[in-house]
Amino acid sequence: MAKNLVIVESPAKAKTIEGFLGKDFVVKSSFGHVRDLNKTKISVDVDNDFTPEYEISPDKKKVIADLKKVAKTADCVWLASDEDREGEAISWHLVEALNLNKKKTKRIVFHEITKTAIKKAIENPRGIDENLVSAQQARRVLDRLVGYELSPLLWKKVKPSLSAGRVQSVAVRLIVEKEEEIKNFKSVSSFRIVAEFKTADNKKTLVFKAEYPIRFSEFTDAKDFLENQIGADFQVVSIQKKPAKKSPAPPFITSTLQQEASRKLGFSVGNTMRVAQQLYESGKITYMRTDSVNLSKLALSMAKEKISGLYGDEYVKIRSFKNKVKGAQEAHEAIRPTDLNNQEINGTSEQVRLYSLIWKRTIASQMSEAKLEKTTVSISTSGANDNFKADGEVIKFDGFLKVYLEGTDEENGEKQGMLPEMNEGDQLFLHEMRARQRFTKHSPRFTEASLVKKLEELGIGRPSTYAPTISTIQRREYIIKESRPTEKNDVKLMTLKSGKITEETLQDNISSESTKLFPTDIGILVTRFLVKYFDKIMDYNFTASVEKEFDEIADGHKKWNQMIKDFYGPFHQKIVDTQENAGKFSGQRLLGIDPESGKNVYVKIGRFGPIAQIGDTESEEKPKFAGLRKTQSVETLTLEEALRLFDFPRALGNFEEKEVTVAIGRFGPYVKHDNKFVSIKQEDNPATITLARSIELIEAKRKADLEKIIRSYKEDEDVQVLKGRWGAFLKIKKQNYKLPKGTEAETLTLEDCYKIAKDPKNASKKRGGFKKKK
DNA sequence: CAGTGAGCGAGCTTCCGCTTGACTT
Repeated sequence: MAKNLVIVESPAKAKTIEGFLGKDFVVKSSFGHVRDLNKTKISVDVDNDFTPEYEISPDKKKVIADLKKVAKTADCVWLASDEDREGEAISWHLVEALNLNKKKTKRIVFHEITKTAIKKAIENPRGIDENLVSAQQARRVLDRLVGYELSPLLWKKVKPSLSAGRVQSVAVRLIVEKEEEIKNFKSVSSFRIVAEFKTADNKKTLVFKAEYPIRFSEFTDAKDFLENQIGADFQVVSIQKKPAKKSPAPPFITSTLQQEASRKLGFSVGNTMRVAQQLYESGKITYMRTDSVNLSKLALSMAKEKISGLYGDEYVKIRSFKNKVKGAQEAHEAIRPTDLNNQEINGTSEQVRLYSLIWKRTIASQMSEAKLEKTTVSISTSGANDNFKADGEVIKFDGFLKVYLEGTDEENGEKQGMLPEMNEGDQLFLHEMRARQRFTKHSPRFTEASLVKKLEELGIGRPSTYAPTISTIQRREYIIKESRPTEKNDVKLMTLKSGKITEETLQDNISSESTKLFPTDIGILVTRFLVKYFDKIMDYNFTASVEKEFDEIADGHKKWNQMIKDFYGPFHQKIVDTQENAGKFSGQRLLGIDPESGKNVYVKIGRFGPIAQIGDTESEEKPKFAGLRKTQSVETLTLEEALRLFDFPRALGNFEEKEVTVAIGRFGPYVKHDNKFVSIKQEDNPATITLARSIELIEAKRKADLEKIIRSYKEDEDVQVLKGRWGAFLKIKKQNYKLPKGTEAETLTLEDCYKIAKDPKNASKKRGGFKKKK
């Protein structure tokens, strides 16, 4: 049996380290946290110093059992979890969960996975930092109290199953407020004058652009200006040249990797992390959840060698970057290739592309800055008082630009190009001049990656939680990721060419159609509720201020349960007050009067989502309800739209002595007959569809269904073997079953079917977010 | 896109942060 047991957080790390330490050491992984508060209850004793009640996490029972076995026989257990708040807590929980003898337990930390770093760590063990553990405990307890007291309040006051928390609720707030900002944005237009000049009056010379410094808000002013330019003289007044520098961006951390993979590869945040995990597990990159931009000495010397080998010594510039991230804990290195000699790797196309991005960014970060020359040329016109300006940029030395340039989130950046050789006093020739209307644009909506960037700036969330947080708020349907068509403006354009002005109207088409984050009705409502009653927690600085207190606890200047007590007192009081005094928060809006019944028409969020309502809830006669369409919103629904929702279901008449109705469901408009549903085709309008057309659809559907049947049985008509998208499957009543491998669908007997249905392994899972309640 | 098409009431829902698999579809 091994004399020494080393425990790290990640199994991939364990494997690497074991190679460094020799046969007296066995290295195991805890797979992250091993104990936590019980999920089913609050698990914090608020009347007793907020004592947390921990248990071994259900999915870690096996891990703990395994570690216990090895620890028992080891002379010494080395706790090597990460050197940050959570890592320290993991070590402490391991002591508790494994019942470790303190005399035989040592705490070690290292920032680089190299043999020397680890040997050095082993030579310098320490004890567990109790203060740091307390700080983590405060963090954990605070998050539990906030999450588990706010969420049930939402169930009561807004809608069941909702959730709230220190991180997710603020993330949703960002999206909600961005949308409000956009709604209130007033676009103004102005005319921008751009001229294209040539240095000589012949076709070969380079055409370059220059802009007039004044923009005209009125069309007529712009037109006057252009008219004055007909036949004007243009002359170079001055040429200014200025050297400039550009420096490379720091190596990747989790958030910047997510942003660049989104901008350059179109990856979602979740996808980036999944692929990065694969690269990490196969040993190709360092750990992908990090907030440190630091590179190890080993990496730096590898980079130096690689850069001078590929591009020459003048391209090398070794740098160390400073961390800008608020509350960074820097337990790891930056994200980089483990071996910079591997410029490319084999793997899936996603892996290849993400790796290449990481390689380039790492290499570029250690390369010299680019040297540029910026040129500004002033051009006078005899047709106006101000001078046109042309900006050019020439790269004198490319430096890191040879490899990598960081992307931006701006939607239309204009590239500056080359300018031809010119001298002061030169006459210029007008090729063309345009006055183009421009509309100011609202700031862009968040993408997943730009939301992460914002959260990081606010110090909210951690590298390991960015991706999960974003998927949580989408799963809860607080926000939705989609591309919506942007409204287009008609843009006026005047062109002066060859002494003549022409006018035209174009469609403004610069808006990007990429997927963005939008708030849902529920997201908006929950945010309003929380901002109204819990402004402190919804404050963008809340996390930053509690982080400060966590730091004080870590420094030993504050007791963790005192901090929690100070927070919890007023917080809990607010929960109780709101519980008792606040009414139901439905976002109800009165839209007007139903002309048919004279009753009030409302729109609000009901127990099952957004609904329209005719009649008052308090009145004797029950109100009528109708759910909103997917594309409609509580915020914007009009009276007419609400009334139209009550047009369905509409009876069309009878077919085969049974009623045919048309309605609109979750999957769009449908015709219902004899308990069977038939989707209406795109070209059919549910408001005007006729009985005859409906019968056509019903019969077409019957025919299609018949063709799907592989086998059916007279003895039990509920049982069918059907042809599906992924091959044959079995259907009994409403439940589907998959057929075991190798089953001959064509020859199945009824008994075979029953047997298949009995095996729970074959039951198909219900998909979709909708749960049936009966 | 295999099929699906809630609705007055039983019980359940929920946080953040650390780490991977186990399910297939």
